[in-house]
Amino acid sequence: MKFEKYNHKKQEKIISEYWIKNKCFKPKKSNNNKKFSIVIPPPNITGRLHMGHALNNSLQDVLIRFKRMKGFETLWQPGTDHAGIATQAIVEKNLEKENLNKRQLGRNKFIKRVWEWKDESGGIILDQLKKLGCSCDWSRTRFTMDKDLSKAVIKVFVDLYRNKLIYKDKKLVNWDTKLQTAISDLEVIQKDVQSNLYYIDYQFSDSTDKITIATTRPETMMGDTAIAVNPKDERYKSFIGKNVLIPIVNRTIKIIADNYADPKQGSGAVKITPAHDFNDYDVGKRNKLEIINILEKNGSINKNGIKELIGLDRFEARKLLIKKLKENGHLVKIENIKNKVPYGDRSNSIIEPLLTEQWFVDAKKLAQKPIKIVKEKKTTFYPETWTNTFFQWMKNIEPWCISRQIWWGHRIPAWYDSNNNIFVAENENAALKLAKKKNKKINKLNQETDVLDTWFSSALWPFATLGWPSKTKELSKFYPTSVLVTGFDIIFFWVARMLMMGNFFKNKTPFNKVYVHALVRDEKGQKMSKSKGNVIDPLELINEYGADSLRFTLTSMASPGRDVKLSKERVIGNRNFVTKIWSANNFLKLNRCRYDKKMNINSIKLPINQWIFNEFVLTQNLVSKSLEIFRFDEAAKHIYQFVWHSYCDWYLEFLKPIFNSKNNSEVKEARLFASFMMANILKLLHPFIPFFTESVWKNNNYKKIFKTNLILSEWPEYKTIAKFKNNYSNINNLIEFISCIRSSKSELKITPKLHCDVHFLEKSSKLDKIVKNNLILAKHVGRIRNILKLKKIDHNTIEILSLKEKISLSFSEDVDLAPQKIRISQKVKKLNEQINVLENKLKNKAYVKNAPKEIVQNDKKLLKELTIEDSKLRSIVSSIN
RNA sequence: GGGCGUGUAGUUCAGUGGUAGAACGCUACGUUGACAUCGUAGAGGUCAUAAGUUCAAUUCUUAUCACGCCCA
Repeated sequence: MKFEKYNHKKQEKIISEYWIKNKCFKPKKSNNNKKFSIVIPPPNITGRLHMGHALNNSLQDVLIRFKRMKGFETLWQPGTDHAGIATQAIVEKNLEKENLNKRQLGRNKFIKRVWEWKDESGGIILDQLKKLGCSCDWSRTRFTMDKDLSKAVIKVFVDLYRNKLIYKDKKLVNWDTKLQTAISDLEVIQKDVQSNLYYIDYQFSDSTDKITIATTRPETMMGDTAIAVNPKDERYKSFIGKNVLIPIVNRTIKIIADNYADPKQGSGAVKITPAHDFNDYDVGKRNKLEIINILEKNGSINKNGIKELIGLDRFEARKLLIKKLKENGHLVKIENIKNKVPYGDRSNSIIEPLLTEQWFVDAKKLAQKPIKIVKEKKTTFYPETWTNTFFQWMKNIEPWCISRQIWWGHRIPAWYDSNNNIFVAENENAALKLAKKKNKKINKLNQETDVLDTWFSSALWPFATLGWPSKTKELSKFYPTSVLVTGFDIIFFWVARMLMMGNFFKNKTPFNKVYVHALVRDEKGQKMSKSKGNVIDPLELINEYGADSLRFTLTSMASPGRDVKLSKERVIGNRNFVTKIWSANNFLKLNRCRYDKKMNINSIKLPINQWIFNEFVLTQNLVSKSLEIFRFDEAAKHIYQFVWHSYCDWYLEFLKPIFNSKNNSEVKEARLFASFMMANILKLLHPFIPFFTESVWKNNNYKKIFKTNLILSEWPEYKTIAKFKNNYSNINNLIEFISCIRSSKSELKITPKLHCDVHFLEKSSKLDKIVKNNLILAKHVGRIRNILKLKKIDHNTIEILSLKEKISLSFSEDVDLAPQKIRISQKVKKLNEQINVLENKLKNKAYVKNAPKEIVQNDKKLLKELTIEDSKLRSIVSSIN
């Protein structure tokens, strides 16, 4: 009989629709009042599913499905992020194709265009998550620019402002000249590059002496307002307080003493440009230096620069300036060095520190509670080591620049009167009220044009998506969320900020646990990137091998603290696993195994049924335990091991002789129980490979007895049964006995097909009993012809040890015993090495005295056993001639 | 420079103060009625190096080397 192959494409579609139609992803009230919730890390609306998403969401879905089956009222809250800069960039690009730009359109029309784009293609990634099998409550899908979420954002802003935790300030910020907006320090990437270090002479105004400084950014000379030397630097002591002339620029500045100048760096003298360097800015503040900004917002030189360079881009200006310095003999030398240069993570252009007015969050204050919470383990990181990373950042946190000079995003709820007085309020009317308190004549205000950093709204995700600031049922039920599953790359961007906002506004930590997973890399351990061309598209893999294969691969490789090195071969391997279960299920069908009436497990009699049940309970416990502590890899490993090796390799093989027997009650029990076990296998596997398992569940009509589909079925929590213990160990021994016969045959180069006679040589053989009690199993699976009552001595009979008992195997074909003799002799040699080690160990008085008694006892017992084994093997060797 | 992490079979990785494990790959044999997307058997390891603690170290400590990440 030939069976159809499992068609993942067809089944995934059917099952997907089935779940949605039956509203399986919605929270269902539990009788035990236990709740479990996760908020999805909202993917950007500009995003397309990549391997990182696939891993991240597979893990979440495993947890959600696991807890749902365990009877928790479960919510997986989905949604997307508006991704300010990224989305704006895409829409601007689209405008370019129409020869338009956003300024021509104006703010309102432009934003309308963004919404149009969002409605069209902003949901693609959610559809892709559905293909992966994610069981989010899609009816609750939220978007960070939704009206409700905007309400939350405004309330948060206003409240923080009133608490003086948000303020406006003129500060040096990271300025992206390409996007023409400020960005936060987290969005700046320090890149290693080769640079020129220019040594430049500055001449004293009152003498011919010179002082040499070194810089990688010579154009900033135009904004120099001092030269700093270290007060302890003997070389320069006499220069402090003197004036020098900036070459070419011809402006006079003072030499000042400041510890910032490092005598060991370069020449030991350093030029100070407070408007264009963060360190210099601090030096400037300390020494009350003038601040001269030389850059326009697009990175060109402004009117503070020298005439010839005004309007030129800073890099053009640099070239020209160097040329001039060279011509005038001010340039001492150029050194090629490696240094770090700041780049914008979105624009990939060089970031300039620029003095501007921006809005800031007092992150230092907001960080205090989260630090405490994590210290008190009210939020715990898995793996724990991320706690360190978290603290390190939180304790050295800088003010968070939240204003962006773009249009797409939450517009800052601040209004200005004509004198630039600020009124922060929920809306314009409220702001106007505030203004009128100050000055009755005011009747018009202008709203702040800046929008908020995207991460500002993401920080509210765990409570804003549940309805906050309204007091919703969901909020009281599912906040704090149970666990956050995320990649380590956004611990600072997102996790830390959610902890700040959640603890401030809800006075409760937003999640009890944070599971931090690693990156997905290619098989060589390289980061996947388009430019390297090593990107594996999850959707391609899903299409080719099925979502289940991909999910099982990703979860089984998610070891803590290690990157996932993904290769196609792995996915193929796990596709084979799915196929294996498929064909095992076909075997059940073929043998008319149907779970069509409820089992009373206590009453099962067949030793192999008792055995597989015990094995299952052990596996079920290990899988549950592993999932509770986020050991997805261990959980997957245990179930793989059980399904393939216990259930398929041994149990199904043992079933065959039973199905061929005429013992009706045994056949009946076997059929029922085999199918019952399959149902439980499907349950254990469901969180990992949901489509396949639900499809087989449906196909096997398990619904009839379990009264439910698989996704909402009960997680197996069986207990071991004491009276099965004996048969459990017997079958384990039987398995070892059969393996031993197989190995012996293989070593003797006897074809496995050939049956043999067995005789038990020990007087009161334990094995003898076990084999006789399970005779048809042993005979069929072990390929045994007869159990001989009498000892046989001929040249086709060999003696071996199985479970430390001497037995003999007799064949009907000629057997070459010589290799056997060599093999056993080698075994004896190894055995004696081991015996030696043990003997020496036990001779050591310190060991016997200090080691725990059980260990010493164990060693003594082992030594005894090995000695017996040794003598038995020796007698076998001597009998071969 | 500061911090964190990793180094175990050919590869990817589990693991443990007291006999070193899995998956994949590899080798040999095999198509017997679930499965060749398979079965059976097997080979393969100074647990990076060195010192220390200990009766005992792959495991704990320290140093070194190599690699990776984060922060300056």
